[in-house]
Amino acid sequence: MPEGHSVHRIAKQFATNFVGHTVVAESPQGRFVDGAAVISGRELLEAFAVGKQMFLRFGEDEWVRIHLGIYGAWDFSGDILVDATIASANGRMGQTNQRGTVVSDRVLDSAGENSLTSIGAPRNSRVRMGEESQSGGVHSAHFPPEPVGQVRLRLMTETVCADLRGPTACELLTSARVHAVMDALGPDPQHEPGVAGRNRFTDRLRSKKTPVGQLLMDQSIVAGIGNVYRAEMLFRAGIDPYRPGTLVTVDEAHALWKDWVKLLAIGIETGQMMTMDGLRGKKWEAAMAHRADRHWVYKREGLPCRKCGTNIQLDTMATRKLYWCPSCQT
DNA sequence: CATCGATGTTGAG
DNA sequence: TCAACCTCGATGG
Repeated sequence: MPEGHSVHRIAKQFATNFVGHTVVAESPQGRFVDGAAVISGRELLEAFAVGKQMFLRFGEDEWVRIHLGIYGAWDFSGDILVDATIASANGRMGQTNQRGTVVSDRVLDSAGENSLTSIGAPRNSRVRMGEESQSGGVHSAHFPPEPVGQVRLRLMTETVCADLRGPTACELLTSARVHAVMDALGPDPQHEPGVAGRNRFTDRLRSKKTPVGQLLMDQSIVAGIGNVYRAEMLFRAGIDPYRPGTLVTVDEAHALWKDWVKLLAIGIETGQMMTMDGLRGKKWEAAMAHRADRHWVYKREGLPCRKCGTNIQLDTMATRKLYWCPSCQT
């Protein structure tokens, strides 16, 4: 479901609401009972994301690694404090919602009208409400709420509850194994800022004959890019997705990295994969409100290219859908 | 209301 | 190469 920006946003929510607090952990579903028992009652010391993975540190050797996969999600409920850096997009920073309001990361990443300020504003259609709140309004009867569905992991402080469902990975790891996982990942600009990440990306990308369209999706080349950002970045760069990595120039690789730095930052701040960031005024508003207006090529197969009018092409590349413009991308 | 497909990865064959 | 994971918004009847 998420690309890197979503996971960074979730990690920030944990940093704001859980780090420094004693956390009660449970596995209502039963598939993470042992892991939950180890961390329950301990203080969360650190929360951060690398690419699409989130790491929660409860001790020197007690970490939880979470990967949401294609349909995993976190639901937050209770007195959620919105991280200032991800609430800044519309100027209502640090707003606290009402106890009992349930907010999903799917909601946090959805259409424009559902940005982070929608927390505590249940009239926004996609704020997911707990069953108890169907009586209407933001005050719900119970905290924490009854777990809904298959909740793999529930983390709670005195005031905030986070439910994890449908993850690809949720496991307890030693420090050594955490570092092994992180070492296998390519650079993430948010985790490894500066030219070190750029150079590591450039070296890895240009060392492989694999089509660059596949390489951008390869988490060992660069961490956090998924199918949407892949397609959009290659269009923005004017690069044919089928071109071998070895034939991408150093300048092109540097430009791709620079673009990823920019798009990731926008994604983290706004919660949306806005890849037409040059827009101003009404066009920006329209793009923020409607996904169809937000991308150059993604999910636009058969439609005229926004730059040249050529029909956007849809192929399958390594099992994933690849959208691109055969005229603009060479 | 049933069905489909998805911003992803792993592991079996 | 492809099924499994096992959720939920979008879509169509």
